[in-house]
Amino acid sequence: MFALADCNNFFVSCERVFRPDLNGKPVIVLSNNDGCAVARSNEAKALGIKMGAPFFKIKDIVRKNGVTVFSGNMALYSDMSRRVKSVLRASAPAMEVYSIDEAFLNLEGMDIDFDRYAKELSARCFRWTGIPVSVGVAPTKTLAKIASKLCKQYPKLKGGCYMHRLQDIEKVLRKFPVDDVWGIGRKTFAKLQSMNVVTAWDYASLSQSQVNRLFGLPGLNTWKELNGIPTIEFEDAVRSKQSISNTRSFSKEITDVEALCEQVALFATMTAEKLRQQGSVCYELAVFAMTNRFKEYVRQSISNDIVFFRTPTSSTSEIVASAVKSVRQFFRADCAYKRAGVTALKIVPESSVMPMLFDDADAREKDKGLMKVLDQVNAVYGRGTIRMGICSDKVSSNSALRSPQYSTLPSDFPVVKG
DNA sequence: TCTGGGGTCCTAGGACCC
DNA sequence: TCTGGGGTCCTAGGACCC
Repeated sequence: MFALADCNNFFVSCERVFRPDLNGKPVIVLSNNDGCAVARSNEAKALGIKMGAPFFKIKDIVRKNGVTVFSGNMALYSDMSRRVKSVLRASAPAMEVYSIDEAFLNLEGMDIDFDRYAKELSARCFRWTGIPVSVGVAPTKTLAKIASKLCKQYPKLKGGCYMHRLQDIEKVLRKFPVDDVWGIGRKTFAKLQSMNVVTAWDYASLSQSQVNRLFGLPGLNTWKELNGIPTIEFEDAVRSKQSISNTRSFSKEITDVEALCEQVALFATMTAEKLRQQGSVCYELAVFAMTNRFKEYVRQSISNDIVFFRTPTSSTSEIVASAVKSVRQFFRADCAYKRAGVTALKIVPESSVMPMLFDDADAREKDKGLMKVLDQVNAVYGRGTIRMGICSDKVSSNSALRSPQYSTLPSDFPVVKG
């Protein structure tokens, strides 16, 4: 058996932990640069605010209904996620972190009342972290996902749903929209609609060969999982990232090459830090900057460059220098840049790297020591305390509606008055 | 005025080999 | 008129996820 624990309206729930006055009221959290609604309370969903809706398009609804709006506060959400995960980890033999607000649990070998287990786990998460969590238990990951969605739909399930008997699964799948199934996206759904496949049960009832022919291996895996055959691996260990990106939209378009370099240097810095965090180095760095794609009557441009390192690196100084060099090369004075970013590719473990014959090993060792100190200082005194001279101290993004870093920044800690 | 960010896997087709 | 057969590796683009 697998469990899927999924935090309800996660970013909104994080805000509500420190703002209980917002319970029962419409709340949304915006994406970077206050662009889109990426989390909505049930009340906000009921007002018709869609996932990913551009903020400027829903301002009327927001104003008329007194919706509380937050800029994204990833420091808070990451910390709350860590807390929920620690409760989950202690409640099962193995956990696979799937996203910031979801984790699978492997319940293999446990001989217990799973329905009670699911409900108790949900209650424990809420009691210990303040975050409402939906726990679905089923024989495959895909079915566990469906079970957890049922919890959100039916409050009487009290946050936990165990689904295993064939007749129960059939009953659920017959009512479950196929486009809500994990792995069925927009394109596949369009095809399915033309075939009159509407529910998860319809999909599970197609012939295996037809599914294989039309939807390939991913579609076949989903089909098997719906039919109770586990095909999606449970991954206990945390895998290193194969690519690491840092990209942002800017609050105002950038037309000055120095200003763009400062921003890209910051993205490069964040990328290098993430590489070192997972003990990796990269052979390639992709850098891009682009104009505002929504402005139809403006000159559009996407500038790209890829840098190759002969000896793979995670050094901030080396990665920043390369990224800035790329920007200076492709920068066009006749373009207004709205978005830019940096991606590390061809990532390998640092321990696997063979030294190059003509590489300056001494300089490399020295730089490694420098990075270690830099990481230690920034860990204690905050990101960006020590940084490259060219690197901006903050992203040029809108975030005026951001809540305090209640749980990670001492000066923002809530104060209990006696 | 205003439209997010960060990932993974699969597949078809090209390049290349003998 | 007519041009083999079998294999590997790499990559870009598509589809999907949260």
